[in-house]
Amino acid sequence: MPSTVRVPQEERSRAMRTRLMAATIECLVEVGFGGTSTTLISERAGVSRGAQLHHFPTKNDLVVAAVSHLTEVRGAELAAAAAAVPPAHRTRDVLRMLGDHFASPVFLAALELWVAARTDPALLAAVEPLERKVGRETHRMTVELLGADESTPGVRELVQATLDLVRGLGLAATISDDTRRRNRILDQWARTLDEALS
Amino acid sequence: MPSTVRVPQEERSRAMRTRLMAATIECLVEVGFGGTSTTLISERAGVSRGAQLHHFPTKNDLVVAAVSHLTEVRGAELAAAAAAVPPAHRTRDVLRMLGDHFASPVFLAALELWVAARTDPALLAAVEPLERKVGRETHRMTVELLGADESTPGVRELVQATLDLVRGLGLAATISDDTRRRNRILDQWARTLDEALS
DNA sequence: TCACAAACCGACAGGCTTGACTGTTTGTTT
DNA sequence: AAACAAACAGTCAAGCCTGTCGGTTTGTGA
Repeated sequence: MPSTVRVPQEERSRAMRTRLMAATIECLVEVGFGGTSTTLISERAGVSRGAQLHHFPTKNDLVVAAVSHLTEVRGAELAAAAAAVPPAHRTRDVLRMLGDHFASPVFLAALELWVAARTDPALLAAVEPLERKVGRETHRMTVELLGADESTPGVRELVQATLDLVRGLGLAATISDDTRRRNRILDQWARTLDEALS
Repeated sequence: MPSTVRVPQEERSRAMRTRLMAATIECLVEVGFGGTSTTLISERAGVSRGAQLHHFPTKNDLVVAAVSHLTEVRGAELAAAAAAVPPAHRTRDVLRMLGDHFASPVFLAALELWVAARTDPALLAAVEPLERKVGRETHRMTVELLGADESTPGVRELVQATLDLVRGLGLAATISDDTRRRNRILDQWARTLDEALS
């Protein structure tokens, strides 16, 4: 009487790994990199410590895997947000969308990893190339949404500046979340950007 | 034969505290908040563990003191850098000065505290008001250096955007220090800002 | 069906960190 | 000079974190 449901090993394994990576990111958001211990992760994921160590022998293995998982999530969320922007690609809407993304939980998790990576070579090696990739994609997406012409001198730099601006706003939002202030700044920058791009 | 130099208690105490706070900031820069242990700080400061615990009973006491110490250092460095900017207050020079500050060691230390404070209420309580104060001063200084007229609508927001931009650039510099990229972006921003402010 | 391998489990040891505690030196006050 | 208080020194215990290890269960291939 095999009333027990048979689940293939591969699928079980994949589900387990995903749960652990997701829990890792949740921990990063809620207790920061410093507070993210392996025991906390396993508790949060509902995974025994043994199973955890089976899939990710060291903490570094887990964190590195979480980095790449987070990269995928960030990419997906950005693409989804971009698709939700009205097709008339109004500058203001695009900037607000970017501003929202750079104040979201996924950004917070990325920020924790970013700062931790500065003084952790192994982590840096995992973070740097992926961050570069996300950066490029975000840039390309922004250019497209704004309908900017990168062959015009200075336009490329203005788009880069826009992305660094929202990064800075996101950082500021971590200690004092002032949404109104952020939107005022972004709206003004939208006006200035529109003038500069035309 | 009192050949030994007599040093007042108060001065000794002050020197000790300063050395500990300075060492704390150095540790933040070099090994990050996570790697900054009390033992490491006392070793680096050349202070015995007993003396350390005498002046700062808990780690939190020490870190909070270091926050306020760092705030003073940041203010002083900014003021000095501002004074070094040519009096013709050219926008480009001002922006480069800001960009340099937001890529300096003191910024890195502040960044570590900033991110740590997000998930540490006690630390946040110490960081938030001081950061607010530094932010206001920096804003005021920038307005003055740029010769901007804040009574004109939008100007205040553009100055804020400029400061958030350099913050974002500083954050980006922590994992991939690309000075040329930063300067290109800042130079373009200077041109755009000049147009918008006139 | 049987043997094997992968997945899973919980206990344990080693290392590190923090702060409490006792004792010693040095400056101050009367 | 003597008594007192502050500064300074080093040791110790408790707690947490990481990764190792032997043992168990579950799926897979012969």
